[in-house]
Amino acid sequence: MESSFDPHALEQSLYREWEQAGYFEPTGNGKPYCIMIPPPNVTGSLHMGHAFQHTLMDTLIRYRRMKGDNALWQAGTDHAGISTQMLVERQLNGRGISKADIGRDAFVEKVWEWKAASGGRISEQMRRMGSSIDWSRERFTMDEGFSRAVREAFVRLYDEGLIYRGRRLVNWDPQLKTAISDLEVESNEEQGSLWHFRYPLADGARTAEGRDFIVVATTRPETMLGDTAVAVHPDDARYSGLVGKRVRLPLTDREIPIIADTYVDPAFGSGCVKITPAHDFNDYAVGQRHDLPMINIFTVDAHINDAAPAAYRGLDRAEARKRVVADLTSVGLIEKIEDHKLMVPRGDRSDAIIEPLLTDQWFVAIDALAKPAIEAVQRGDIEFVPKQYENLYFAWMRDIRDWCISRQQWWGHRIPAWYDAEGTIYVARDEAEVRRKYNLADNVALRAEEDVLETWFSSAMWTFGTLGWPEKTRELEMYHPTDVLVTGHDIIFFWVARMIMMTLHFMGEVPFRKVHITGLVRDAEGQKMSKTRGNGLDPLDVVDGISLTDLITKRTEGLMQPQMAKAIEKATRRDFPDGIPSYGTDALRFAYCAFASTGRDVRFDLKRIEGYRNFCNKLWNATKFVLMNTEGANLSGPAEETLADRWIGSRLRRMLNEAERAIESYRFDLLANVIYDFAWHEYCDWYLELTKPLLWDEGASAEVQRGTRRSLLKVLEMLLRAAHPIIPFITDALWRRVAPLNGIAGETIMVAPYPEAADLTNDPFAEAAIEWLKGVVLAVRTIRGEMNIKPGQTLTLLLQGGGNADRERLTATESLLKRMAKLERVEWLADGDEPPPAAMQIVGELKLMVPLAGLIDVAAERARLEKEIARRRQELARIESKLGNAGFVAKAPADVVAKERERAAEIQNAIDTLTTQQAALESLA
RNA sequence: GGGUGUUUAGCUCAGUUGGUAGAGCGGCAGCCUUACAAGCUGUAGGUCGCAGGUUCGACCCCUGCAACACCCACCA
Repeated sequence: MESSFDPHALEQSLYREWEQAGYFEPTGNGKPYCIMIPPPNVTGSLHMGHAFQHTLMDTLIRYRRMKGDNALWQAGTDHAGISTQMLVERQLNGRGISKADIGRDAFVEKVWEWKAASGGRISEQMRRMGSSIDWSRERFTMDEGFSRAVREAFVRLYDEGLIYRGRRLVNWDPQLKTAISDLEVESNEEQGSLWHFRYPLADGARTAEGRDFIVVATTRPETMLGDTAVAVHPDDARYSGLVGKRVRLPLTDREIPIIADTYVDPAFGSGCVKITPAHDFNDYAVGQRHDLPMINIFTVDAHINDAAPAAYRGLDRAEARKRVVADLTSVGLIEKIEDHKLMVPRGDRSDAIIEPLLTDQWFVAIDALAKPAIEAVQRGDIEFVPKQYENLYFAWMRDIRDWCISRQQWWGHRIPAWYDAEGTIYVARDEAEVRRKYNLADNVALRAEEDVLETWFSSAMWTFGTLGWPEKTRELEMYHPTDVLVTGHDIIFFWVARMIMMTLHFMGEVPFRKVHITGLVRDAEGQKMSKTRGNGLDPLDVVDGISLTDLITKRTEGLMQPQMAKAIEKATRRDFPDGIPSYGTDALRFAYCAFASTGRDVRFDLKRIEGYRNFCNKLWNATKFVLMNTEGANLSGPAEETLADRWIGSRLRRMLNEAERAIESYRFDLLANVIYDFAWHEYCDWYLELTKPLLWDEGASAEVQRGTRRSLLKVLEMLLRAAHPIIPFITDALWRRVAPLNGIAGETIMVAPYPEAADLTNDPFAEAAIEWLKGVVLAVRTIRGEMNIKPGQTLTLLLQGGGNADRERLTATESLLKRMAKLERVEWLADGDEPPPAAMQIVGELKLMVPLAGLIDVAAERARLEKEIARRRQELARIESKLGNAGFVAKAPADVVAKERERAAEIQNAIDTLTTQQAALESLA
């Protein structure tokens, strides 16, 4: 066996083997268990967040599979309408082709071509992470089967009156020229101005102060061209005389009314608000209340249209703003201009400023869907882990508004609607069905709807649409509802909530029983990883390693803001001066699990990956040790179990119980910790060391040696199985060597059963005895360490005091103890015996002494004792003050009080002993 | 303007019904001890954000405050 493990040598071949053997497919036996991967965008590549979540899902799936469940882990990709269209469009543009040139059908064909060529990348990356996905069931949201389900859902909702088409003010992206939903708008504070305009009063009206104009303030000067009223608060005495009067709207030849509406805050600005119902959501509501005309002044790409005065037509909104301000200035109608911070809405894909625009769109009437979705979580049919995310969900669901599902795009599920010459809407699965359903003659000309559905409409159907719905398939019956959804909190609204609504509506059951919300993966400084910041890490670069030069190139190429490249390069050189070494998939996966503590984001720290890589190496070497000591040995025949064997079995039993509790409660961090701690600090640090004396002792009985060898193998084999869900590669590679020696047959650990605590014996005696042994060994090591005694130097250990238990334990462990602490002699002094000058440690009631005999520096030992005494005095003082508190003695439970008294006595005893010892040393010096 | 989360060792984080504060990394000292220097041994380091309260007893429960992070929201 190689002296350290090389992940690359084993990972890819193992994965291929697993996949080819069909181990990822459900066995067909056992209780169904199902996880659906949140489908990543087909345009995407695997990022930290995916790798993190997939690791957790894979851990769950592998665990369930080993537990004997009929486990299905299904994956696929999302057609990601806007992103994909943008990507392919950019590629075409790069070749001098515009999508308008080639037309819709040819463009869509190009997207499919792109998908065939490049869409499988992320799936390959998922394989590298070891994800045991049933690839035979991989789905794409534009697949024919899934598309049929999407059309079916749309038609049913329409027929039930839950989808409608209407002219509404929607968030419009003028760059992409499509509507987007509320959620796709990101508002951020930006610096702007507040312009104060004078609007002249018509018909000789005057304000209370006698002025012939009123002042309105706006952050959007250009929209004044579409104003259809000025509003004041009904109780605002300053303007009460003006309500019902009119103003002459500057730059236009229109007069608009002054209206009263409680929407106006009299304390803000002048207390007068210009109302532009076609370009502002609040103004839209005001306009509806007052039956105002709505003048849309923008084209779909946010240029001024023909509804505005001729002078402004054709200008884009920024130019129009300048022109309006300039023109108002020249006629003296600017009161003032102030700096003003405002929230600017931008499209999450295009980053363009979003324009509220009146357009015809398709909507889902959401209330009827939202109510059962809220109730399902309230009832506990779906549980969020951590629980607090339920509040976030409820808050959003309670204020939810009708969902705009149409997009003016080419790539996506085409809305199954048709129009006749009069514009009447017909909805059905296809045109032939439309004619049947609505009794339309063949000669009635029908025009198909151009719009597509927003991507989240289809992904909301992911759990049931991929299992065959609307057919009642066997898979749907077996695996739905799925067991758990693992995802980030960033898509609770986009996806989780909508899945719950759609699934309840169409299936009458929840899509999943649990939602495990993970934190977001951030960089080591806690910053969000992003392309623009250039602080992202590719999980596969952590797996395979990457040179500094390649990492810089990767981070700086194709930047939206190329001027950032220098700063990114500098930071990269600072953070990764030597690039990133290769850590292997298992180390990364183990780290992800260890990072996954509840409800908090993850700071991705390479030092921790390194730690877990070292852990993998530790496992490797432990296995090497076990194999060296068992391969070729005669393992069959009568065997005897030692105390150490019993101890490690009992400890393993405890570990398995804790591991099970951890994974069942989605505490992957605790799972990783108990495995790490057991493997390293119990199995390697102590058990392997405890076996050495026996294995190397020529005089040890064959039965004892055989028992030890079997125990070494048995515990290691079970440990590997316990760890397999987290670190699948190394555990399988090692298991294949270890299992046969255990008499266990099998191709791979993947299909071996998960180890059961119940198969091991709880052994309190062995645990206590070995704990005692550890205490004594540690005490001797402390003396060695602090007295600077050479590690190789053998010592004499004198014992004094203690009880029957101590004597019993010494008898049980003496030979082990001698070997572990490098003792040539252990001698028990009678209570009255005067010990020679010695360094002392106290373990419980027991005095441990290493005679000085020229080895030990008396002054150093005195100083050490002083420290020991001081520490104990401090603790004693605390306990005594507690015991001196009448309230404590009277009110605390009797066992707590008794325990404190016991401890006080023990500490006092230790102090006495140490003080006596110190005095003895004093006299020596 | 509402809401949520976080605040524990130099750093990153655990701390499961209130009863002796833990780990990893890093630091320091010593070790090539026949699995492992990606290692071994020892060791230092914390008034648990601040101020109150409840309690015999608070990292833990309650109130207030502060800082940081995130989410939602129509203030022109």
